[in-house]
Amino acid sequence: MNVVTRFAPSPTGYLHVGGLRTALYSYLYAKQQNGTFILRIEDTDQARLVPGAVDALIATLKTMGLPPDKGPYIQSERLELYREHVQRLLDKGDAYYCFCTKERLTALREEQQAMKSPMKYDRTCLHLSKDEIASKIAANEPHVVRLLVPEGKTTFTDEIRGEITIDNKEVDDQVLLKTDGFPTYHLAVVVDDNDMSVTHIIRGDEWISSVPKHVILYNMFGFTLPKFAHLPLILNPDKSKLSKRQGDVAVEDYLAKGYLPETLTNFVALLGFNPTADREIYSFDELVQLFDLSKINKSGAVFDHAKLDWMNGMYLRTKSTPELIALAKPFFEKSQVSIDPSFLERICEIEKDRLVTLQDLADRALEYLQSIEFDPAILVWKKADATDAKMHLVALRQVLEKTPDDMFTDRILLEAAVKKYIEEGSYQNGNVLWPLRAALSGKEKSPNPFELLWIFGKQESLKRIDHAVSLLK
RNA sequence: GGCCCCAUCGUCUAAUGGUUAGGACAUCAGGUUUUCAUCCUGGUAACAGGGGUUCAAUUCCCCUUGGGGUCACCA
Repeated sequence: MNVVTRFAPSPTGYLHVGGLRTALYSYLYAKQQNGTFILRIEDTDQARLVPGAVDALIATLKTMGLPPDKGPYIQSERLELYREHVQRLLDKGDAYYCFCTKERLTALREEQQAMKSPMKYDRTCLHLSKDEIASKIAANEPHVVRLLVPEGKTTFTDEIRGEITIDNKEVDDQVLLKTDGFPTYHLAVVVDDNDMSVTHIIRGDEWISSVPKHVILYNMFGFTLPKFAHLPLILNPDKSKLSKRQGDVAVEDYLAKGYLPETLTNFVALLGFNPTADREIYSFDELVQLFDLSKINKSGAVFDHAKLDWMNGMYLRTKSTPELIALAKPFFEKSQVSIDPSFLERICEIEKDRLVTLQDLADRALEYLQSIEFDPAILVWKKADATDAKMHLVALRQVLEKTPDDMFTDRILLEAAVKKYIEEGSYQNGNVLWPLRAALSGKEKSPNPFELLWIFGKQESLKRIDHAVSLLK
């Protein structure tokens, strides 16, 4: 059997991280089985069309490394197919016309709610005669087509959860074809998955309660039932379904903040399972190889930003300086400041271990470009005083002044020069290094002074030392 | 509320009918160090509760509790 999986989002304009994981698992499974991964756009809700959404989605899938093998299939372009299928149901008596107005349905629902009875359609229109139906249709009365749910129970097997049985009494006579002639999700998903020979439906847990409707339809049409795998939900820290209210949910948002695509796929892949006992970092190829539907957890997983940050830092550190600069380019373009390439290279080299996101790199670089203002108190080491700090800065200025320019291209030589000064004077490291570092960075916390000298070069370094000396008066 | 699903450190997870219940993030303490970051070492921290089954249950079964999902002419 040739495996076919699909990702079937509605075009909302962005890719939800839950959607990312669904797409990823579907993709991984298809690739592992030498199967096909399909993209299908479920745009049957005319009220919620978002212009440009499909292109944006495809672009994001591509940057995430999940390009579909086939598609996109667009449901709104396949209306005839759904209508034909509805007609088949109508002819067999498995579906029926319903002319009830929204007002009546709302009233019915309110009544049922008040009575605390289950909220279901009351089948009023099921009892219409053929003539009544014909005349209403002839009169152009708005109508929908509903599924006639048979009595009994529906049992299906979920690849992750095992066997699930639901009494058909719980299943509403679902609308299949809407007033506007568009299908609902439930009809379209069944018709399309069958039409596209989908073998494995991998999707979020929130769909599990509507599987009976789908199974009923598969049986009515005589279609072969695919395998279902309902993924546990991705959760907010408070354990509710991951939502926009509690932070970013769009993959595009994370990319825009400077998280790497490989971080995101790796991280999200591990929300629900882990192929081994003692590892967190997996390449994409490893994920393809190690993915296992049967190992997926049943319970929801909280999206932990702290761990995401850690993982992105790990991935960032595996990048070479040129790679990092190329990746961060869009973030520099946002700030519209031009930076000398070799200056940027040095910053990158030094800041690499301190980054959480690519945005951080752009932010740091900008800071290095800015002239600094700071409280002179930070120039003084905790075990020394201002006089001492000033003395060393003045002396270091002289040392550095005499240092040949080309020595500033070598961190080791720079360090040797400063260390020599310390040694010759028998000073404490802190007495010398602290003021120098603070003078160069203007901060209490920063990279070490040798790295800073290297980043800034001779001219800017001397300038910053002069400035610090002037502050100490 | 009806129905469905779920339950291992704070979080993501591993494993098992008999283990000191493992790893990672976070956190704490130390080391390296002028500070930060990196790096290294170590620590705190979990089988929701109650019944069974069994020589033995975290593991199998049941109940309770807790959490979540779903109940649209949205997907």
